[in-house]
Amino acid sequence: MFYTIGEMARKLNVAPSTLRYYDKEGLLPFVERSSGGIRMFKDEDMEWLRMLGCLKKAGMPLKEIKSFMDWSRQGDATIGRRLDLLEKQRQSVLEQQKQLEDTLLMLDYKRWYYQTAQAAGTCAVHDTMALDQVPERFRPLKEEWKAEE
Amino acid sequence: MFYTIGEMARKLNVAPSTLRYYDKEGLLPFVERSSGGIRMFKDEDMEWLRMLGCLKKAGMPLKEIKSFMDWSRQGDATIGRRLDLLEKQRQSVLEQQKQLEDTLLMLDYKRWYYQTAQAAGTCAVHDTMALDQVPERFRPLKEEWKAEE
DNA sequence: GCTTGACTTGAAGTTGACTTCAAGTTGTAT
DNA sequence: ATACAACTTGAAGTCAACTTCAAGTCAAGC
Repeated sequence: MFYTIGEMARKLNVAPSTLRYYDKEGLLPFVERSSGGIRMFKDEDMEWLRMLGCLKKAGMPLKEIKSFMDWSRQGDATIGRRLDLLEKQRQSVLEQQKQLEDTLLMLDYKRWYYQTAQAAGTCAVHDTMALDQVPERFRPLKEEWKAEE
Repeated sequence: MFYTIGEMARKLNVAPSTLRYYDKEGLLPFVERSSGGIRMFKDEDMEWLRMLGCLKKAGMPLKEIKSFMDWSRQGDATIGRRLDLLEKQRQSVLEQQKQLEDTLLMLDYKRWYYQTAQAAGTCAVHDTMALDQVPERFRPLKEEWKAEE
């Protein structure tokens, strides 16, 4: 079963021009062509594209993804390098998760801040608020901020 | 206590030019100037900058951060809009967390794939491998892929 | 055979987020 | 008073990741 670039793009929820761009950059060495030069995507190409999407969403630059693709074509001798890249990216994902945790706490604090301000009708309530009126989970946050100043 | 742009940049681990760029874009409406025109950052500016950094790392575009800054200057009437933006960003963070979870599972699967390939000396081991040889946690992943094809 | 929509390419344009540069100013230390 | 590092600005340059455009080709239906 074959798909044109338009069909594949619809499946993946990206623009066809994006897939052409990836192809030009050497990220899709696996796509075959019809005798007339039209790209023919196969079902098994999906796994590569899925991985590509995953790595991209995890913030890996296209250049590094290309390295991975290049190494894959070069065969078993490059397995070690591929593993290294995956390991590096795993580390990056763990760091991003930690970062998002921090951001979520900050957002929740700010949401609490504005919810109470909204209830009071003004942000000024926070000027006169004692620390023990701040929900416990947000207190470490404020302490941390003080330490950095 | 005041800080120059260079001192503040060092504290935040960014280039001074970045802070100037943010200022030009209207993201730092709170910075004061000396009589000679030099930016003077205050300790309390840190909280804004910290929030800015957090929102940026959570993928919020500078334009939206600017909206938030604009609304903050406009006073209590905009509390609702600020809450909406925070809520939206919270949602975005939750989605990103889910995305990173998926990516991590994929990375772990691929790492397992290449680790076993490395042990065998070739990727070909996976051609002859039965599904029950794949660690349990990765099986849903392979099933999911089949469904999408 | 012809139309039509989807494909092809290379080149140029866009966007977001900075960075670099040139020319000039500020402020601290001697 | 002068030197000098660090600041100021506007303008231009850079980079990644696309998108758009123009001119042409392919292939499925009538």
